[in-house]
Amino acid sequence: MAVKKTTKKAAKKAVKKTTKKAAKKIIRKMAMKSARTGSAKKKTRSEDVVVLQTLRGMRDILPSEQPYWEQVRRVFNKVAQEYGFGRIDTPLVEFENLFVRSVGSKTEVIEKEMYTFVTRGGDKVALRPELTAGNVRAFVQHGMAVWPKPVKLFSMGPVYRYDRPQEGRYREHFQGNFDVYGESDPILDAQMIQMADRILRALGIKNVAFHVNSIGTAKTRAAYKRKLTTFFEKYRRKLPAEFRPFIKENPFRIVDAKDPDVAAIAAEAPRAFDALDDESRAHFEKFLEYLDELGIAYVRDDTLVRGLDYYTQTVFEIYVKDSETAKRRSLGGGGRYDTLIKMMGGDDMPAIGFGLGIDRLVLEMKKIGAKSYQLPQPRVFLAQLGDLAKKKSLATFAELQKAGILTAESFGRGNLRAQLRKAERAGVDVAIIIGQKEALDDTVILKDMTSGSQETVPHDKMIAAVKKLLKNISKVREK
RNA sequence: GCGGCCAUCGUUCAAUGGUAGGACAUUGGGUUGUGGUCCCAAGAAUGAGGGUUCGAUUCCCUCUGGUCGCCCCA
Repeated sequence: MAVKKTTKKAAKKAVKKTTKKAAKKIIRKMAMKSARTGSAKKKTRSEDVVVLQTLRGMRDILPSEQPYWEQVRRVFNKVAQEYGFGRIDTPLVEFENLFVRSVGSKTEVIEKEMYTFVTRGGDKVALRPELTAGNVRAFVQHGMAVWPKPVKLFSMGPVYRYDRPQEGRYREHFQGNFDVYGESDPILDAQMIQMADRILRALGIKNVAFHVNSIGTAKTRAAYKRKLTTFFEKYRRKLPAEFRPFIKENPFRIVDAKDPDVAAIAAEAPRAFDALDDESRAHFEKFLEYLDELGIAYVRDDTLVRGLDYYTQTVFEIYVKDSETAKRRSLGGGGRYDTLIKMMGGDDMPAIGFGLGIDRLVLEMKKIGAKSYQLPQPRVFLAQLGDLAKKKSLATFAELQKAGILTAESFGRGNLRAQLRKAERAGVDVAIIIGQKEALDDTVILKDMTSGSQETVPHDKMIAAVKKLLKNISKVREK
């Protein structure tokens, strides 16, 4: 019976559906056409109603997650200080050109992922997709070339990339970035790794792998690029269509392709290391020696080229392996960019830097249950009852603060029961209660929340009494 | 940018082609000014828009968002 009904219904539906669907499709097409040809502005969600939702790939970082962020910020600041970095903040918005010229016009980041717009004044600008370009701009603009070398800059803030979000990948994410200008010695390269290692250790993140490679000087890189282009030209017809434009424009992207067919071809391609000149090779080997000396494990990764064009010589990427899925996720990376500053119109100035993705650090910390920075919790609750007491409560609260006693309260509530319930939930050790009587007598009640006992003390002895009581409770707890 | 999966109170988990239910959380209360446990009560959700249907949260489509894989990266 039921079967019969369903089939009948389904059949009926199917007929109706197809016709309706087809009709609808046509209507939609017409609507699209008119929208395209007509002068009417494209309708967007935000014009219709207030959409109470974050934009795709953007998110709120709520109080509960903040302790992790605070922990990361503290570690970054500490390490920056230890290694002599000065903080720099640059604007989120820069001329689009700055990024196109520094990062490279044929890179994924610039081609597909940049937030660009024209200002009211007609400037073509972009939200920064990374931090180094702005730092380099600032370096040149403020004549830092004449500052004592090396110039070490630390920056931290949001960057924007319009790609498709998933876990640990957002359109707005936060990076911490360290850049050093004016030193070409490979020991700096190793020091960058050391700093990254220090940060990750301080955050409790394990299963980290440092992948390192050298892509040579701009000159050898250009030569290597030509070699690769020549090589891949031979396989043009065997390569999937989407890779073909890269042959001329950016053959490095074919080298690190994960597509097995492409990887098979790429395996035969000229090696980056073989293409290096003597100087680059010496630099890289020295760098590795320093890493050995530091005792930091690394993986030499021939396929590592980095997605940004400005890199020269040393490049590295920091991966973390997920203990459950065995999937690896990039936490950050960096490398030398010895020619970028000159290329951007500044002095000939070697530089090196690296960045870490804070969102991913936090994600990792949460996954492994790393401890986060805990904000100090109040141990005292101030409760009030009656008009007069309520009036005195604000001043009393300020007194406690001034004495360094972190205090919770719930002044908006009138009834004592509710306030003490709140105090209990806040996990405080002491409640201070001021009622009508106490307010008149100028006294307060101190209640030991752990034992339930309480005493009345004169208001001017309150601070001392609270401190003593807290001390006693701590003592008892230790035993 | 491509493909797959998913979408129910603040959170989490149910259920159904016919009034969407619990738990946790929240708020109020359990007689005058005393917390924890407990009891009572209240508010609170089918992401949006269309379609099929007498009736859709359930079936279909589009959009939005999330998520996974690819791409790329942090």
